[in-house]
Amino acid sequence: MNIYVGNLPWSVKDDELRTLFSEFGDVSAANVIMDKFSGRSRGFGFVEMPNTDHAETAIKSLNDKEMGGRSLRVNEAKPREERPQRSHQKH
DNA sequence: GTTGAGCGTT
Repeated sequence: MNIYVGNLPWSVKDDELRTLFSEFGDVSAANVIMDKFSGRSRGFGFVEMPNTDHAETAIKSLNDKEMGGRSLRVNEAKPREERPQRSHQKH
């Protein structure tokens, strides 16, 4: 299950997200989206959990949770398959 | 030494 996590502090890392969600279940992947141009954290990320039940539990538990003085925004993420995935673009 | 609404790179 893909989970969208927003309103994160700039100090958050991928490993921190994984640790946060791993408390409620198994985390197969955790990614904090960072700006490709500056390399800084965008303040939001994505967490993938194989167990939907644990995922929803983590969402309901971590959603609106205070972190670094801010409330986290946690919800089911939209599929990334919407974008045209290209194997390797020829020059 | 920065910023603040949001859905991403395989």
